[in-house]
Amino acid sequence: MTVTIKDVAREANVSVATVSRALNGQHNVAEAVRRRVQVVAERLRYIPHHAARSLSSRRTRTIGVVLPEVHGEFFSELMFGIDQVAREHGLHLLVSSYHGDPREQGDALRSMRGRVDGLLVMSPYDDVDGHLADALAMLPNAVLISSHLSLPGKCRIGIDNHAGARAMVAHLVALGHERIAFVSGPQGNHEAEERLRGYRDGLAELLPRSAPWVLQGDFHEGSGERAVQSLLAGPSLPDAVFAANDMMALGCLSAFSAAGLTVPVDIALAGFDDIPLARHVPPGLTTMRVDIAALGADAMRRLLAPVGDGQSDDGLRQPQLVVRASTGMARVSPDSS
Amino acid sequence: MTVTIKDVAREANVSVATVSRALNGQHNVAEAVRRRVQVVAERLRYIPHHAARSLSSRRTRTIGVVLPEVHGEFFSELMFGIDQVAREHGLHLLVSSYHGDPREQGDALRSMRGRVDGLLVMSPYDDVDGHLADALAMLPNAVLISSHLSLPGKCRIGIDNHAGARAMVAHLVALGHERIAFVSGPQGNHEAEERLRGYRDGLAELLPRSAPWVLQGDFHEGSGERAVQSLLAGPSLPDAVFAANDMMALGCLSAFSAAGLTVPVDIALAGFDDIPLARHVPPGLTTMRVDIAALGADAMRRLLAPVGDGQSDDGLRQPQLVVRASTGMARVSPDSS
DNA sequence: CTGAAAGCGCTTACAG
DNA sequence: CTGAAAGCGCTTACAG
Repeated sequence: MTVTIKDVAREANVSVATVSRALNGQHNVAEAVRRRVQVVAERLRYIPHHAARSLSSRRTRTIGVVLPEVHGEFFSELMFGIDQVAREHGLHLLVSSYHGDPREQGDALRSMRGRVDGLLVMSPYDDVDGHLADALAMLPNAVLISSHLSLPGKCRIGIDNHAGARAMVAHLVALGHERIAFVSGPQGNHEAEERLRGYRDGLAELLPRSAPWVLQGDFHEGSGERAVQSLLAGPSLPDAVFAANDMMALGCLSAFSAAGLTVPVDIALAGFDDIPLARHVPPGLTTMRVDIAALGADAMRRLLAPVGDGQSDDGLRQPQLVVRASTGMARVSPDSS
Repeated sequence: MTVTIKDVAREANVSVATVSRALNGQHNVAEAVRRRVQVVAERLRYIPHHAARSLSSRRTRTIGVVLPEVHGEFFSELMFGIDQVAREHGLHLLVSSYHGDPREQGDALRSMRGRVDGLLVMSPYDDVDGHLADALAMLPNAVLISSHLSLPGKCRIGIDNHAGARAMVAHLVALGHERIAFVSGPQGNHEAEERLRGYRDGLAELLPRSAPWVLQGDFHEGSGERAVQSLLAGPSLPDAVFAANDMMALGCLSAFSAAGLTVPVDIALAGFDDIPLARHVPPGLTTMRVDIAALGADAMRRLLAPVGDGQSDDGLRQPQLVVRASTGMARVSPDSS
């Protein structure tokens, strides 16, 4: 039914070895023969069978991408950056998400065996039972994104969440806010915990008299809405709400709006990540820019870089403060002499 | 280096055939033997080599997904729906985007040969040179999403964009708007053209004295912003802006806000798709709900359904009007006797 | 219930 | 420059 390399060889009066060499651009083929083979292959609409090729060549030209989930703008941006570099190199992407479940993550990783030449793994969760380390040990080269773990021989790439959260607190304090509530990310998520730690440290340093005010969230929009609803049900509102990511900040915004509160007039709001919508949603969300697409692209380039090329440089990327209208203007105008 | 089925066979004192059968859950294996094999496989951390398996079994347990792009909430939602069904069936996803370029689309499809058991192809663009039809002819079963083409033996699934756009015009007219501008999607995109046609037809029918007012867009946020900027530069504003998708509507919203105009007080705004953010962005975007995730999930289920099971039922899904605050209240209150 | 063997469709030393 | 042959790691009739 489907045409194989044998059919091409027969039609072109050469051996299958020659067909393989001709089509793969090897140099030890007479140009006339190569042309003939190409013409025949074209006419027969021959497409090499991938599994056969990768079984014998031990290469798949595919990179596996294992993510906590595929939902939302953050992952969309990350995939975008990864995809860019992949297509520059003619590589395919095998995508798998594990829904925050460590066991599923292990399965996802294991099932990549023999399917990929390399792996990009985003794993912000604690590797409590060592599933991740185990699975990774027997897989080809991998780059870890936003991971807690440092695995021997594996390169890691991430962002400085602690410094970022601290910088945002500093920004809010500089605007004169004193009661700053924080909507956290999910527990056990290393990025979420670093952001929380940055918030606490920033507060302790800059507003030592102000106690931390933390509302539990989970990085999804809905938890931002619920956090605001619980604030509205309380005795008083904070001056500012700092959400541990933009998705939750959007949820907060929506809940404020539903309650008739205007950001930033009635309350200031800040997020983290700078997803594309942060700039598009009125009034414009102040946030810490991570450049998610660049993070994905860099991870991919790292994976493709020759081994030994400064592999496990663990340098964290510094997020940048992006001030938009949602944090408003200074409440207490500073001495501007 | 890596452990293969031979190693397991040797350690377990059985043939490779028996290992294969034991691990694949075939019934013709003594339970004691199966257990022994499983224990050895576990101890050796054996993982079957995918390429080898799929070469001999002619199955890959992988579904190829070919999309115009991977960027943005629409695709994120679509992938989410597809991923759900894929994991229910233990299938992997090989994702490829072609950036709206028909030639790249052909390449993407071709390179799926021998890698996938089935294909989900979203192809809203015209297949001018037949690349799509060609490539699809030699591939395993496929489901086309939102495609113009009806290919023999291929199932198609899509939404009724014409009816949806018409319904939105009807909604805007019912609210008393008379000058309704439309921000279109990219040319050559079948979905965009159907929505435009729905707008024109709705207008011709319901507001016969009102000429169409079309601004060219491309389905991205930026083109929504630019459309509004060009409106602001013109002599007068419409009563309402209907963007051919939500992303552009968000761009419009942002541009209105930047210009100091409030939606819906100063101008009404509507989109199409109902991406998750449509409900979360203040003031809440009126839109046509497509249920994108369900579209992806259904396409996947269709692909997995037994052949002949009503395969090329071309029934279009009807989008639902979702009224939120962005279209505001009726300008001219109707006779409410 | 189990094993020996053929075969899946390629690539790649090895000869020539 | 070209071909015959081995081999990649599995699965699956075919015998027994």
